[in-house]
Parts: sequence; structure tokens; C-alpha cells
Amino acid sequence: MEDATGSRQQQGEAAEQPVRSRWTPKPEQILILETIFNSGMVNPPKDETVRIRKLLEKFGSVADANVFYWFQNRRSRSRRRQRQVQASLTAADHPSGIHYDHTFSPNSLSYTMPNPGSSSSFGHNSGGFSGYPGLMQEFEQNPVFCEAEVQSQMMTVFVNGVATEVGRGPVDVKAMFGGDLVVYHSSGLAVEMNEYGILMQGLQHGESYFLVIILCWLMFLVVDSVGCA
Amino acid sequence: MEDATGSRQQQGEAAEQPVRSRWTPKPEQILILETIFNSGMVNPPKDETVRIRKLLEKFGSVADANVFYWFQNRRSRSRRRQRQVQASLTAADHPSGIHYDHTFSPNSLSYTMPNPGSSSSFGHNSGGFSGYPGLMQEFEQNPVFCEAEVQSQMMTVFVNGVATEVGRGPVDVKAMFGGDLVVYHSSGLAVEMNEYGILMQGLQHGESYFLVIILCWLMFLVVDSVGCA
DNA sequence: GAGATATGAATGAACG
DNA sequence: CGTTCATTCATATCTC
Repeated sequence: MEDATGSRQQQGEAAEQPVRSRWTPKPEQILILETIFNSGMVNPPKDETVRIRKLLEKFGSVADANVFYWFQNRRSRSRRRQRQVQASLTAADHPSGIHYDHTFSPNSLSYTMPNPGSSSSFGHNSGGFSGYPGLMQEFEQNPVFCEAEVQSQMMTVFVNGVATEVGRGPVDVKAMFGGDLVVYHSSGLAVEMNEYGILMQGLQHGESYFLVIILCWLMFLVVDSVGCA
Repeated sequence: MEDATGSRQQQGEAAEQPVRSRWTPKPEQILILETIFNSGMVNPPKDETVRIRKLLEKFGSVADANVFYWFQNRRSRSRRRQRQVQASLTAADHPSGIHYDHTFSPNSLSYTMPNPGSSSSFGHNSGGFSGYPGLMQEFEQNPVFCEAEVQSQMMTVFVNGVATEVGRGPVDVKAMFGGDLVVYHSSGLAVEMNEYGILMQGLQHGESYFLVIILCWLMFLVVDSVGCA
């Protein structure tokens, strides 16, 4: 790509502003740049960039690289904004649901999806802790996230930090997960469960709960109490 | 500057506020965002961002840009904090620098990063996640259980509702349990964990935490999503 | 309600 | 060019 970076570190103007790590265009400079950009010169060639820089220097220290970056970012963000507008308009064509006016905002809002169509296995790879391919799908498939409508018999609780829609009344934890689970309220108290693995008292709307695999904390206790001394 | 504040329409929320100039995420939204972030998705691609936005909308008006900015800031500030900690740790060598009060950390020897592949063998139970076959093995084989080093200063926290003694300082969750775990404070917020699965900030005496197997709540979602047509 | 802090938003500066 | 990082600006929130 074009260099344009030659003098990357450029910090003149020590006379007025304390050390600034990056160029801060003066209002006059921005005015000039915007004017040029809006006049149609959105990607000035190198020599033109130099000319512009010299012009800008009348209002403050600036390097060619700064001008180059400015136009580059200006183009990028302008285009991005355009795309967002387009997207929101397209979405408007689909009267398939409620949609708010999310007025797009400038900046970096588009990325390329590294997404492999197939998120493959859920089993983690050796790496351990990085990323959950199916996470968002799960969120999405969740009824609470799929339907805007709120059923009178349903309510929202947070399970392990995740907003979840559950029905009111007893919850059959064992049937849901096969057993060996304990449900804790965020206060640290376990939610009482009967011998059949059913939470008789149900949960409370808006509250936060934690689903814990018994073996998990059992092991933790073993480790801790024994201390392996 | 143009709007760019996506959420300029304050739809009928509970309490109407006098026009905010910027988005103020609801506690539920923060909880969701933190959960996603701590689950490893620290830089969701665009389409994921859109999904997340739709999810968040259940709890208040929000735009894609807000979500994007949130993750960008979260990443940035998390990284910065990490660097700060690192810097303050290495600053111990410099007799001439400012030194912070490392209330917790000198015990940095209590965790040794296991070789990727040696102690952790996750990702092999590729099948459905009915039960966690490899879990117990992980627990049993984990060396941490056999060499519980004595930490000079211990404190009591509640882990999954059980009073537990733990050493002060960073906690190597991954080495302890083989990974795929997230630690939540009882407030519902996940405890920040670095890329190596270590809780840098340690835990706080007397507080209540929840150890959650990631697949666990993933499964919860799967189960719960049944019926989402 | 001024100052300190947390954090949403914006943007210069790169990177790939 | 699209994306990402680092820094800065602006404002919401909190405290005394």
C-alpha cells in the first residue's frame, strides 16, 4: 500500500498543548479537510496530499501521514455509515416484526465473519477457554429471545447470568437436566428441591440463579478440605 | 457531529428520563454483555453483534453501535487493566519507581500454567453433551489436588453456597478444574478471567461466588430452547 | 453541586 | 479497504 507513513511520529506545537500522543486537528483544519472531501476529492493522490498538508499547516502542525490517515478514515467511516443506512432501510422492507430505529452510527460497525458455516462441535478444543461458537444461536433459539411477546405465564430469570424465560410454578430440574444439579439463588442460598428434583416454590421474576452441577462443587470441597496434605 | 447515538428514542421504559445523550445500559443488559464477554466471546463479529443487540432490546432500547462500542471499550479497558497489573508486578524490581500496594499477588507461584495438552484434555467428548464424561477424570488427574500449596494468607469465601478457604491472590481456575469454567460473583457478574483462565483480582473475603461449568448453562439454553418455534 | 470516577462515544493510527 | 487498537472526549453516576 502507499506508504504515507514516513514520518509517523510528529509532535510539534509544543508551545501550546501539553504532550499529545496524536494529532488533534484544529477546527479550521477539519473545516478544510471536510470541504475538500465533500467537494469530491475523497482520495487525494500523494502530491495533492502534500499540498493539503501545507495548507493545513497554516493552522497547526501536521504531517502528510495525518492527512493520509484522515482521508482514509473519512472514506472508511463514510462508507460504513452508508452501508448501515442501507441495511436499516432493507430491514424496513421486511415488515416481519418490530424494529426500532437504531440509527446506525458511524464508526467501525462492520466486520467480516470468520464464521464457518458449521460451528462444528461443541466440544472445546484443546485451547480451552476461548469462544463459544454456538452461544449466540442458543441465545437466539431461546424463546425469551425469539418472541417479543410476553406470555402471562412466563417470566424472566437469570440463570448463570443468562436471561432465561421460564414458566411460573414448579420447575422440574431433574427432568430438564438429568439430575445432579442444584439451583442457588444469588443470595447464596440453595433453592429447595424435593426428592424428585423439583423446585416446589418456583423461581422469582427478575432474580438471578445459578445452576450448579453437584459433582462440581463436591470436588471443590474435597480438594479444599482434604487439602491433599 | 451527527446523531450516532443510536438509542435516541426512549421507548416506554419504566421511568422516562429527560433525554439522555448517550446510551445507559440497563443492569440486565450489562449482565448479558458481561456474560457473553466472560464466556470468551470478546470480539463478536458483526452478525453476532446484531443478535446480541436484539437480545438486549428485551430490556431496553439499544443500537448495534452501542453493542459494538461496548465490546470495544470492554476489550480495551480489560487489556489496559491487565497491563497495569503486569506493570505493577514487574515494578517490584525497580527501587526507584512508584510501587503500589500489592495487597494480593505475591503468591504468584501457586499456579503453574500447565502445558497445553498435558493436563487438560478437553474437547474429546465431542458427542452430545449428555453428562460430562471427562469431567471426573479431569478432577482426579489434576495435580492441583495433590499439591495444594500452602498459601500464606487464607480467607473464606462461599463457593456455590459452601464456605471455603482459599488463598489470597490470583486463582488459577483453569489449572484447578481443567478449564471451561466461569466464576460468578453473587451479584450475577462474572469474575474477570484472563486468557489463561486466571482470576487476576482474586476473590474477596466473605463474598459468595458460583462456579459454573460453561457447558452446563449452554445445555440449559439448549433445553430451554425447545419449543421455540 | 463541584470534583472524582466509570464508561459511552469518537477518532487518530495503524494492521493485514 | 475493512478491521482493530489506543487514546481522547463527553457525560452519567457517585461521593462528600
